[in-house]
Amino acid sequence: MPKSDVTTAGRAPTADDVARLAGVSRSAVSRTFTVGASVSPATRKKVLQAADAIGYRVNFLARSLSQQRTSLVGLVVADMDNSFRGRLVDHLSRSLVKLEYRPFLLPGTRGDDDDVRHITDMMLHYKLSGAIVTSDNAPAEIAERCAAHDVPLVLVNKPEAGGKVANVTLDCDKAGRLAAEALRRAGCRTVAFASQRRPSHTISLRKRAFERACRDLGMEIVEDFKGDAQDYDGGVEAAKAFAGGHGPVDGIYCVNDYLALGFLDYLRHATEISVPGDLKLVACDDIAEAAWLSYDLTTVRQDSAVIAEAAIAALVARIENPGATSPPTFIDVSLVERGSTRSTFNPSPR
Amino acid sequence: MPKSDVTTAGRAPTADDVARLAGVSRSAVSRTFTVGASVSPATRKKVLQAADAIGYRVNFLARSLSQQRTSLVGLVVADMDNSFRGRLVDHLSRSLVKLEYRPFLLPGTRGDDDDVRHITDMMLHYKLSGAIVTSDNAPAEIAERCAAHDVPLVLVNKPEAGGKVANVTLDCDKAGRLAAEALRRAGCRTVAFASQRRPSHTISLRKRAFERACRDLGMEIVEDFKGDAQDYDGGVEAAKAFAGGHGPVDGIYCVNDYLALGFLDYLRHATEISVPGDLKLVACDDIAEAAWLSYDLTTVRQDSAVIAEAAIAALVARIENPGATSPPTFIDVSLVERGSTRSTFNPSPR
DNA sequence: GTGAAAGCGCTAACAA
DNA sequence: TTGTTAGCGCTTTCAC
Repeated sequence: MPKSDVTTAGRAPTADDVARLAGVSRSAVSRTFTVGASVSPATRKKVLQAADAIGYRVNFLARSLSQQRTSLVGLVVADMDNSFRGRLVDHLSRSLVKLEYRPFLLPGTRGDDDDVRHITDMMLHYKLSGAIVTSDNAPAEIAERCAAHDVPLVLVNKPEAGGKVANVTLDCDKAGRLAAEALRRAGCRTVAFASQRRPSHTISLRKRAFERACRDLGMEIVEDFKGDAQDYDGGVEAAKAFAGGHGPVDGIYCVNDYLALGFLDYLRHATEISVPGDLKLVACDDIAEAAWLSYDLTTVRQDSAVIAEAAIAALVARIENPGATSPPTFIDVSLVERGSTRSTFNPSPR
Repeated sequence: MPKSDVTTAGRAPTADDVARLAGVSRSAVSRTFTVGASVSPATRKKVLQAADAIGYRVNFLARSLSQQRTSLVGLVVADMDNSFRGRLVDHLSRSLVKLEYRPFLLPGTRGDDDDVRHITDMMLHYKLSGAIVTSDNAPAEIAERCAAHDVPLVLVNKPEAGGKVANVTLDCDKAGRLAAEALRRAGCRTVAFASQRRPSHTISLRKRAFERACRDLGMEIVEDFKGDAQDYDGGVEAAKAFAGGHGPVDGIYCVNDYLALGFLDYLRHATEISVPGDLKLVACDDIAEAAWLSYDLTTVRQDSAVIAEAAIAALVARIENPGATSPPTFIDVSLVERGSTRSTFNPSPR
């Protein structure tokens, strides 16, 4: 028996097909699939049955064109193999979907001008509703161009750009204070900082907050050991510099976990310096690896789920109220105390 | 001085605005921005100038609607904090962009039926050109539904689905052989396998290949130690089972690096069993952590850049030639020999 | 509540 | 090479 006299051979079924099969008008079909539109239960039922029969799905591209707005949200992201960023993108994309937004990936590649141009061009070509920048080392020009074209933008952990775009960053001050307090509690008197060589606004904020807290607690802060980048290899490099010669440092704050893990590994495998025996160490982020048995790293935790929620809230606010200038959102942090700041009786067990 | 008599107050400039400003027809504008269309240099120049003056960008949504095809490619992905997957998504998205495709994120959440339905619905709603599934534990129904709706699909490292969709998987046989050979070279005679409890086609393929290679090399394979999932915690669990009691095993093949790292850590921190002293260990993937000083893990490397290229090649082939049934692509693997299979004179140094 | 008709921004077939 | 015209699939006034 023929299922219907409406055939959609080849092409995907359209609202027209549904309308014909259901014996109603195109508008009735449209209204059935529009939340809050007024359709009689009878019409609605006919439409839904017909739609189901031929497998109709609203064409969101056409809808966007007609409504003059998309639900596409750009995710500007680089270094996705960084597990912290991976988790953040995971949360962002899932939360966006929950709000009926669609995550549109805008991979940052080299970070140069062409790249920025390409990313912002895509935002305009696809009429994105907004975008979220997830890497602190993304070029600042993105913010300017988005502001110039009225594309709502949120920067995560990249607080330098002015009030033209929204900002979501962790509470640097509290992070620095928690780190300093943890070191102080572990008995430290003379502490240091470890980060990357390339200057970054984020890093200097974190450092300054730490320094302030150290002073308040009566600790002396002596040096900034640096690696090339703020990753594992950078940590190894920073540890080399540390081992190469330093004053009587007994505590260190690493700008992030990856760097801390490299730092820890170098000390353990290439020097006699013991953590926490000779040196207490605290980092920032709390990636999964920090809790691994070999590391057991004390760290200031920033919850990527919370960050994601805040970033999306800020973005939605900007989308719904384009004029408003939003104040920066600060994400609360907490200390996760583990072995690397443990007090110890024999200073160098190994 | 007035820049032009064409105003685009509020709304984004359209081809019509450009046409009016340049004094040509809409088609001329369209052709100027269409590769391979015929426009005279003079017209082209006028159009480009006008477009530049008002900041025109082609509306890709409208173009897609008109051309009846999008350049959107879905990336079905879960567990992005897994650094191997992160790197893969990174490569995929960048390579797609290079080919003028746009990565559209389809986050897999819970993996249930609703999820599958939602993901495949989005493919249809947005008329995606195709999609790539990057997680081996994605539900198989995705493949069926895509096949039913003629959405070109490529599965990465998930070889179970039949010929309806394209497959890109690492060369399991070679991986198993390389692992077995490495263990044999390191002096092993009695070996084991470590994986997760939940059955998976991928895992049984890897295991079977390993078993075959072991037999060929005259090694006995005795057991399969299992954790809950194939991640760090699963490795810890598997190592517990291993330490809890086993025959004279002197070599083990872990289904992936994360599991191996957990396995290694548990042995090191909770037992007297030394790697590589008492037990040689080889894994699969070669994530960044495998090279870290604390692990120095021998592993079978699968290059995510190569996988990404192959997946995209397979997808493009399917997009351009929808009828054809593509044979599975096997990705070559190589052994990265590090400390966990090192021969050692004193079997239990620590 | 319902249908007719106009329009979202673009491309493409056609005629000039 | 150019401009005219007719869609692409949908939403949304506007009468009824």
